[in-house]
Amino acid sequence: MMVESASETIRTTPSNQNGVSSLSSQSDGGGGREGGSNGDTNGEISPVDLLHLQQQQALQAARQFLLQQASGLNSPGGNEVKQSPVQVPVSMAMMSPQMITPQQMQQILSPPQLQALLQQQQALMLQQVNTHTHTHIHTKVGPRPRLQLGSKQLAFQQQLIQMQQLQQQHILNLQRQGLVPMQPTATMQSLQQAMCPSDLQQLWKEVSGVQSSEEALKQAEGLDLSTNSSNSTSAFPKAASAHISLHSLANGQSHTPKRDSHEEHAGSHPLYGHGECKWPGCEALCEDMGQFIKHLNNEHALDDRSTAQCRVQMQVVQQLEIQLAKESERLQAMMAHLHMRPSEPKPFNQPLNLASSGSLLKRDSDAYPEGLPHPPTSAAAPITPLRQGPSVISSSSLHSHSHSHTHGVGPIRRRNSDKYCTPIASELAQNCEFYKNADVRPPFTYASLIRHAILESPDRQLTLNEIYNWFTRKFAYFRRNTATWKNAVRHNLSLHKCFVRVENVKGAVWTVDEVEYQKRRPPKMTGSPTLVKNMISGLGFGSLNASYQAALAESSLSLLNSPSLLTPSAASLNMLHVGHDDVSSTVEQVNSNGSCSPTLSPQQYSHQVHVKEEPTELEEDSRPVSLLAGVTHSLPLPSDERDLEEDLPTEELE
DNA sequence: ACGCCCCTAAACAGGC
DNA sequence: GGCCTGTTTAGGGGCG
Repeated sequence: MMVESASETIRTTPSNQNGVSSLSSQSDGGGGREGGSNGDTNGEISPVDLLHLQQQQALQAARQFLLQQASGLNSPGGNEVKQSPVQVPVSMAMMSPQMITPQQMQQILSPPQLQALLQQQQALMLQQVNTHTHTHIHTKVGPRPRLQLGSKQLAFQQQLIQMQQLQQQHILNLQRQGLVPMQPTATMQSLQQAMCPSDLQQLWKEVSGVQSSEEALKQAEGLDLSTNSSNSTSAFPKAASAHISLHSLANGQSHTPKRDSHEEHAGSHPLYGHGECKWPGCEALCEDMGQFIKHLNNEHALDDRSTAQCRVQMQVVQQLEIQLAKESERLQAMMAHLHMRPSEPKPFNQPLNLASSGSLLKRDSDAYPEGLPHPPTSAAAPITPLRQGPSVISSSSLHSHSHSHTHGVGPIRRRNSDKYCTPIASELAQNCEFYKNADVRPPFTYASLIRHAILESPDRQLTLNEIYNWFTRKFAYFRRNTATWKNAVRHNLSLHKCFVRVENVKGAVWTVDEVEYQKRRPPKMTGSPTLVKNMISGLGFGSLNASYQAALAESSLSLLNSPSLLTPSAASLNMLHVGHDDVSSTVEQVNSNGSCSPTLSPQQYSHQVHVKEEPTELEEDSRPVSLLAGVTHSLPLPSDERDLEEDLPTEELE
């Protein structure tokens, strides 16, 4: 890609207003250049990268922190549990006030560790600005001999701060784009996201590994969450999802109990599995239950250490619950924002897909046959890139990444639209808001978008400028790189026979010759594999999504992985639509429904100039209605569309 | 390998 | 001359 891009870039010398934009917009121009992507979209690093970075850094920080503490525990001499409190200074400093108080820390040995970890990060987010903090921290909390780590910590803190700043920027960008409707909490959460249960697990493990003293080991490793029972699985599933079901959380129940009971039922001890002791930090091998019990009584008797470890575990659970609650809240907000029903978490299931995009694809396509309007929510699940075709919003900002694709990167994906033309209507209807706010490249070809714009207009005719306005109005994505996409629009208008230029009083207007449009290619849209593929690739998000998904999943959705979440219901709904992709029909519908275009009466307008297309349209209108109707109605955005034309001039355009 | 699509970039021309 | 609108050409990638 790089090579190509290079050449491309060279040749492209946008005289446009925004050289950058041009680059960014497409793969080719900007192609390889990150610059391009940054330029507009989000500027800087791709969300995915950011997330990864974040996570990694957070993890690192956490590790260091734990290690530090661990070492502290050990060094002091075996059992000095009390020390822990002291050791948390750094974290403390960074922690928000409400967090753990020094006294608490003293009481509880390990909990502080965990909290410190989590909070440290949170605090960082909030206080990134204060580079000084750490200094305070040291002095403030200080009794502990963390001098040894001093420099290291500082370094890592700075790193964290940097990373957080980046993250915040990113978040801001997302918010701007409407991707992250979430409020302020987002930031905080993001940090938390960085630390998913699995991470914690790892942390513990690592720490334990490092620690020389047995105690340390036990302590660290623990968190039953870390149970390695299923290492292969990705992080989330295991730790969090496995034991903590969202449901339980929702209900306020603590997951732990459940799990225990479950295991017991199995006939084994909750702390015993796979031949080893699952006590946090302890991996002692026990041939059988008897031996285990013995071990349990000997090694994990009621003493300070065990008590402390137990507290740590409690903290872990608490943290997870808190995080879960936050994530749930966020999910609700996201769904609400995307017009989904709050109660249905399903869409997100996909997140899991990260791993297997292929499966996703299938799923999506099946679930939502092409143009079906399905919730942009899916977007929520950036995960579902594939299906995305149209409906998914997914990676809004991501598109920036799209550059990775070849030239066309993200552009609207070609065929989808055509083949699925209809999909456009429904898709747009459904995700209107999404596209308006998210900087996501719509998965449709310029031709299909233009056509849609024209058909959507009251008179089914638009001037070039009106078309431009429609684009900018409807898609945040087209608020940049104006030179590029406008050129493309003009190019399409001229090139395709389906677009007819009509001289009007106003000047020239463009209309659609539906017959010609239909001629272009046989509409067979059902979601054939290839189509799906195209969509994906075409979206340009393909890659993006994948990564983005992954990132997202890792960061925030980790908890959602729980199987329970995966519900096919959404899919089923969409299924209904399958088959109807009818291209034009959708459009019509949309219009009639007013979901997108308030134009209630398409007929009203008189085709003054030309009257070619009518026939097809009628058909279209009539049939799909049933299916779409339901969907469309649900969509909330009827009004905006309306105003668009006149309301929005070119303001948005540069 | 070919042809078709789609996309982007650009050069040009005409009109205001 | 600058901008907008249209037209056309060129080249690249994806896909069947």
